[in-house]
Amino acid sequence: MIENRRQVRTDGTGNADILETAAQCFMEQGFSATSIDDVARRLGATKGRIYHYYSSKTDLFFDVHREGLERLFQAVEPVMGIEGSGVVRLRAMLTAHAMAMMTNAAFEAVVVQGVHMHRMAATTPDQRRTLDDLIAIRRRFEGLFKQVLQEGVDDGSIRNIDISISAKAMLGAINWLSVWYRPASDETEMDRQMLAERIVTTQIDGVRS
Amino acid sequence: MIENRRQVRTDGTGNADILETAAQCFMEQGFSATSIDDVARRLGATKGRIYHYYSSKTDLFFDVHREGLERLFQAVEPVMGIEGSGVVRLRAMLTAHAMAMMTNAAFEAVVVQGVHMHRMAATTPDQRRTLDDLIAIRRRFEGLFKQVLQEGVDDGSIRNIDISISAKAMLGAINWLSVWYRPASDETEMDRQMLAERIVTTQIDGVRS
DNA sequence: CAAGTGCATACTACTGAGTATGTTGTTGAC
DNA sequence: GTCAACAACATACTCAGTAGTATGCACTTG
Repeated sequence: MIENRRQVRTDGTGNADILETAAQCFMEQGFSATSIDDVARRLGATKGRIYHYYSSKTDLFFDVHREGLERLFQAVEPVMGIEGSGVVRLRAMLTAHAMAMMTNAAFEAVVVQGVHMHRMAATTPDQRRTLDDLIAIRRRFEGLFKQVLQEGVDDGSIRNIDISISAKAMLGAINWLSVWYRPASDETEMDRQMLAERIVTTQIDGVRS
Repeated sequence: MIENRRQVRTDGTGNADILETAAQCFMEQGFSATSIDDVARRLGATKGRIYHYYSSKTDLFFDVHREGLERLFQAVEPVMGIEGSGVVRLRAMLTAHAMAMMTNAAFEAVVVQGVHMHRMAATTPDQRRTLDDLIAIRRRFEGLFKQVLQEGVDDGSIRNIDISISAKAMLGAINWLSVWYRPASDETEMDRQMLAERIVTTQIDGVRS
């Protein structure tokens, strides 16, 4: 477990705000186009505050990335163990994933950006390790879906397909939400739920027996 | 028709090289993280050459973007008019799209990046118009799929689904290729064809009657 | 041979990451 | 109750990188 946060505030008003604001900026402008001053300005603060908690812009990005991944796990893992055949559980997982993508749009946009950084020139060895760590976590996340896909094939509820490719395609359809989805101002939880169901239904019907 | 290229070389050795190299750089590092000097260095040249043809980095990016879109149209439009029901034509279009995403990985990665630039602070009014133009072209491209989806619903070969959402999900599954697909060194056209077929089959089975 | 093309070279002006240092509260030891 | 240490920032720098420009120079073309 590598720790890039210098400190974690106990009152939850410092670090969490930085993380949230950074996620917003990274979502809107991307990693490179976002300056630390941008984040600070939006926080109503200065660089000093950010560099007090994070030793570099990259570390800040990685921490947002990690938070985004954690939220995905928290959304998907609980529904993984529900009753039902493989296809039933897969549907619940995909729906939870889609909901998480919309609810935590900023953080998950950073996760998506992170995918492109695999080959990034992470300067320090520490950052390299952190990045590899994040990649491993994302692999584990993808693995959850592959596992349930396989269980579905085994119990006959899912067609005999190439699991690796199907997983990438299905997750792609959902992750693509971070590209085009922007919350409407008057949008309710129900609206998001409807949208998630529709996307997932199409994907599930594509693999169901 | 707004023209951002100052000149187009007739021998096809100047501009095309710049475009290709720029696409590579933009794919690997993204727009902001790519410097004009990066592109020039990779070309074995200097900034002078690039600024001779393009008046700004943004204009260069837009031209790569436009080329990427044109290649998508050239891949998809021809197969749109083949014989067959809606679902048959849709499958052919999606497959052509997937193949184009892999064959022109660099250019299409730029197209995907361009999606995020909708809200970009395009400085000059000229650039604003060019960007709006590109957005319109992309809308038209998405429209092709929606149209055939609708025709499929009408002729009964496709289930009665929400066309707009299904189109986004299906195209998302395919566009996601630009995130994870990297050509293997010993990869053949057949390998790509197989991959495309598998992704598309899952998507088609999700909407077929 | 004059005008323009196709670049390279050599600048400028600015942004932006990271640092060094100051300043104000807070906390715990005695 | 006080004082030293430290947390939580703000301020004021440095310096490398980078977009864009100005200019020079060989080579081609009408």
